[in-house]
Amino acid sequence: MMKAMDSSVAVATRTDFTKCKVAYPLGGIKRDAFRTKSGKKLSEKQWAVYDYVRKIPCGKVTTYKHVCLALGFGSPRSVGAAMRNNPFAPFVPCHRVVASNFYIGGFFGEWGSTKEDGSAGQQCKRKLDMLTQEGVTFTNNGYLSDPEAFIWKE
DNA sequence: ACTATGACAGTAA
DNA sequence: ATTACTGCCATAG
Repeated sequence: MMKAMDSSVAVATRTDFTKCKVAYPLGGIKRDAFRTKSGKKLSEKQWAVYDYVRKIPCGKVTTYKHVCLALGFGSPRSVGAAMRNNPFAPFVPCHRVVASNFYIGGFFGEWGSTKEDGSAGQQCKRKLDMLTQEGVTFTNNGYLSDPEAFIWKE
């Protein structure tokens, strides 16, 4: 068990995204400079979520539920809220987080919709494309095709 | 300080 | 498998 609350340090030693150009504050005072969409400072809990999600490797996905359990606080719903406010998308790979029942989940504020005609849920379609590009496949129903293979296991 | 609102999840029908 | 309803907890207003 690690003490997840102390998000000011941590994580950051992973190398998964070292080649990304986007600046992501790994900790300390620099994080105070970032604001949420509504102009508020990002909370420690939000940072904790971003730090965790950032570790999900390409080709794998996890669930909202798993994130809050791993962090040791919050709820799946609050995790979703953090994602929604994610100012680092798509650097923080929020597209690699799906619902607990392996449903595609949401993206950029839109939930679900697997309509193939694209009548709704354009953002989710995009999420689907990104994951497909990473090798993660879904059924035409909108559910993860092979959870055993694609769910990220630490 | 308080109420409303979600990128969820568990349960029941 | 899908819908409906309820608990959840962190933000937004």
